[in-house]
Amino acid sequence: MAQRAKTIYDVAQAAGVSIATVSRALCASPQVSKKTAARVQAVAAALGYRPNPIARGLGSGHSDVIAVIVPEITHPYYAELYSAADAEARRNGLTTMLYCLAADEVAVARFGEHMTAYRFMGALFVGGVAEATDEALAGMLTGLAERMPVVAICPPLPGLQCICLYNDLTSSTRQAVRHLHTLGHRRIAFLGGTSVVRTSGARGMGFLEELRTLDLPCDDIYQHEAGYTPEAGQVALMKLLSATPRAQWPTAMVAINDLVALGALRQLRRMGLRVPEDMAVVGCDNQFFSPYTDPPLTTVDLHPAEHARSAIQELLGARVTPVAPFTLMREATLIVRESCGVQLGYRRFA
Amino acid sequence: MAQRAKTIYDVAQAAGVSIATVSRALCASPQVSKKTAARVQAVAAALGYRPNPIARGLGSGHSDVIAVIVPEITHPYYAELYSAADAEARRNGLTTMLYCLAADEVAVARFGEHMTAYRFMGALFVGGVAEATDEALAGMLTGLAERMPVVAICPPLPGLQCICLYNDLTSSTRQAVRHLHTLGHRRIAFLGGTSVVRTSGARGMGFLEELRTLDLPCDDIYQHEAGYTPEAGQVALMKLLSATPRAQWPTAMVAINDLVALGALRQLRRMGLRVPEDMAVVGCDNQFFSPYTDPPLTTVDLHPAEHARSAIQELLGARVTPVAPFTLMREATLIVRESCGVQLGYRRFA
DNA sequence: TGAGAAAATGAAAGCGCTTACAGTTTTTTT
DNA sequence: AAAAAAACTGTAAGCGCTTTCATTTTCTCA
Repeated sequence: MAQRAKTIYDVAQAAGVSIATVSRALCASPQVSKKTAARVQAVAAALGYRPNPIARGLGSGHSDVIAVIVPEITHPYYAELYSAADAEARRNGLTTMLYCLAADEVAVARFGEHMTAYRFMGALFVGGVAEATDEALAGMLTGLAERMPVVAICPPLPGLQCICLYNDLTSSTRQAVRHLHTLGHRRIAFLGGTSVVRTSGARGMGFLEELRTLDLPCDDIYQHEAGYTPEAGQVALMKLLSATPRAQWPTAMVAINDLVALGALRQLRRMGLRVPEDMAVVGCDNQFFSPYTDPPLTTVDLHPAEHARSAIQELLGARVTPVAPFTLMREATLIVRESCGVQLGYRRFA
Repeated sequence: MAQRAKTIYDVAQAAGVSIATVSRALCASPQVSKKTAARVQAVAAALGYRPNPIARGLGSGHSDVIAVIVPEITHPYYAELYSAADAEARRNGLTTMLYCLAADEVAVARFGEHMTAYRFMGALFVGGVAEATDEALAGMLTGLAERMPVVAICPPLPGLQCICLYNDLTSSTRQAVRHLHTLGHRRIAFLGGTSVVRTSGARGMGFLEELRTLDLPCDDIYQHEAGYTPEAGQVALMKLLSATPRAQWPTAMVAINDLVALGALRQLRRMGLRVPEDMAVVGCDNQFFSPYTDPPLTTVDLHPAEHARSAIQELLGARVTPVAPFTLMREATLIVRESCGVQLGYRRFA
């Protein structure tokens, strides 16, 4: 069995000073002479002493860990975001702790306990998918923000009192629709997520708005269903096409995310339809597999990693001066690939 | 500002008992009378008291958190594994803490600190991709195992002193090759990961072995390269085909994982080759996107979620009786989809 | 060179909890 | 009903560190 880990007492004894001095020496406190500091550090190193961050937090009341809260980590978007946040935190000497709250209430309760116990130096909340009501969410975040600096990467919530980084999701689908319109499409469908009417269904809203702006038909030709998975995409597409007389089929569709688009692509293939010739498809999120679908998927990049980095930087800044809440919108970028074809003289690659 | 969180002292005072009694009441200790226990619990609930797990760990010397160590979370395989482990842990009243160690040494160092500080009740180590040498890995794990129960989900390492759950990766590629052979393929290529020779390159080994067993040609026709990404797959395939005279092209290929297979599928399409008619493709890992590639990818399922659940259960068991190290191999399952075609009278779906 | 200021150090009180150990009630036994 | 046993509760010592405050040492300048 490995022997008990060295404590500050071991170092103090070995160096012939008090534990207070050791503590100061190791925290680069200005209250200790250069000479002793150096000696203590040497002794600590020699002993292989590693300060215990838990005890440190208990004692000082604050730690260097940032809580990162996402709905679930199996979703590539959140994984990418978390990973970027963790990397940026590490680059700045901080640690990250992951919480996946979509799982169930137990997970949420657990986070509640940790929230007060772990003395987080800040929290990064990542939302986006509609979980809980907007009000409940805003309330929870505001509560969190009373205890520590908080940055939220999610659509701005009314009454939200913390830094909020977001993408105009309305604009992301709007861009997609506009692009399709430019290419000559007039009947465009929407595939995805819960109700289009809710505030959080921004992607659906943007879709509708742009349809109206461009004076395109916006009957029930678009199919809305719950879920953000390939399965959902597949089912939705099937329903959409079987419910519509062939003559009125859309010539293009915008999916709420790349996962749904992936399912749709598959189903289109099953039904013998060609993409983009028979149906143009645009996704959203620019996930790792999007360049490799067949054909490669036109999509919208929300730059999650950049959001993550900004968030960590803000939290870092909040350590010195309290953060004044603000809202920053990052422009989404349309990534044109082959799934939506091109306007004139389009020819499939190879 | 939210007021200070309630402590055990607040509860003690409100209930008119000592903090020791509160502690016992809240830990369902048999040393407290039913009556006081109930009263204390009521008071605690009324006050909205939440025990501080950190302090609890400091005091008792152990916590209910399991450290889960993976190389990186953006890889869908690890995300799925972690997610399953977390869910199972939660179902059993435990918490999970994620460490991604492939990032850099800072991350490793951080884990080292936490390892002694957080009083983990156990650790779940997930390896698989070759990082560090086998010896270093075995050493680290054995060290870990001296401090807490450890379950490793990775190929069995020589000298490893902990529970080890794994898949016979040799067999996974072997199954793939055998299947392709059954379908009539004779020239089969391998696309993937670092050197085939290393122990950890089990997938490559299995591939080679089966080739020999079946008396199939195993020249340098298989291309080995570093990396497990779609990009790598794309590049590898390109190299493979351009380096080989068309007459000797393989008719089938086994990719080291689904990501690589995804890249290969794309490149095949680019080159105008049909799958599976011109080239059968088999992947490995059965990831979420595999049923949605075009054509759907034949692959091998390693049942990561089941591994994760077993691991948590073992750790749970280790809490009562120390775990005797053992090794458990879980059979990988070949998932046949359309990317490898069928033997006779094959016709593409729809 | 000595008084006062500045710098360095140490003692000790937390941080919020668990857990021997000791002390106090009950309960059981005879 | 008194003594012994059992059940409960409280006291206090940690767990490993930070930090305030008091104390000691060193430095500064007359």
